[in-house]
Amino acid sequence: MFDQVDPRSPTPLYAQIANRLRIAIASGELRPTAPLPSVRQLAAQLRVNPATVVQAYRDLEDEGFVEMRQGAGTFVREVAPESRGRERARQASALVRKMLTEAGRLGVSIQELQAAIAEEIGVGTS
Amino acid sequence: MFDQVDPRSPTPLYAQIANRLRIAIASGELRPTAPLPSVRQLAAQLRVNPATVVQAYRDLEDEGFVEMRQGAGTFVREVAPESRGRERARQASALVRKMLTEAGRLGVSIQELQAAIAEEIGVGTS
DNA sequence: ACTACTGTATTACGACATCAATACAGTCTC
DNA sequence: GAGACTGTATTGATGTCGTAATACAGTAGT
Repeated sequence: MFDQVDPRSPTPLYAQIANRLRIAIASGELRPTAPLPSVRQLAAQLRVNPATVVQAYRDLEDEGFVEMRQGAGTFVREVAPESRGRERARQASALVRKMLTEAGRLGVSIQELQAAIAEEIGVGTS
Repeated sequence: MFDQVDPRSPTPLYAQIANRLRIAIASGELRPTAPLPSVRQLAAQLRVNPATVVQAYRDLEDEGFVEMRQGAGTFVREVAPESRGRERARQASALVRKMLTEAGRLGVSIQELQAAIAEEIGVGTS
């Protein structure tokens, strides 16, 4: 599932790992209850320190994607699709608010932002 | 114009200063060609090191908001409203792309994002 | 219970960002 | 051109983040 990771990237190693796993889980490639590779195993495979993998797993746990059980392993969390949808809606709102805050600081108006959204996403998307 | 700045805030001092000035300029409170307070003057007023103010001013200069002239002072830049609008449009696009990137990493779909945008901004805004 | 695997916690180190201190160089007014 | 103001450049102390090293604690199959 994993091939490599780039130490020279500005995105931290643990974030790269977490990102990959996040989309793997979100896309259904990794099914609920499925075990993730062990911390040491993945660390060896990526030639990275185990603690770095731990940090990635911990982030995913905080976000509700996985569950870490000491001595047993790390597993994709079983969640009702409904509550997962709600969670993603919450994250989406957080992202939008963050963008609005930054826009305010830069003096970018909501109208300009909406124009940019229409441009980047496409107007008639549904 | 300036009252205070919070050293305990997670946002760096120079960023706080730059933010305040940015919206002051963007809102027209500070007119083009108007002088900003001198580095030392503002530093003394905010009880901050002059170099911190310099960093804020330099950021604003990189963004095209102000112009620093050695020996003379720092002034709000005179720009054609048109090109300023284009600049803000560029920044708006950058903000949107950044949000889309993060959404992708979190496994949040564009649909969910659009729903959040409608919620936060309001659907029929124009 | 032993053994070999899991995750956990603590500590340390390097890189980088933030902020400060100080000396330097240009501009303006008189 | 003297003096008092501007911004500029260099250097260093401090804190935080990312990563690693190492020892600890729980789980599971035998």
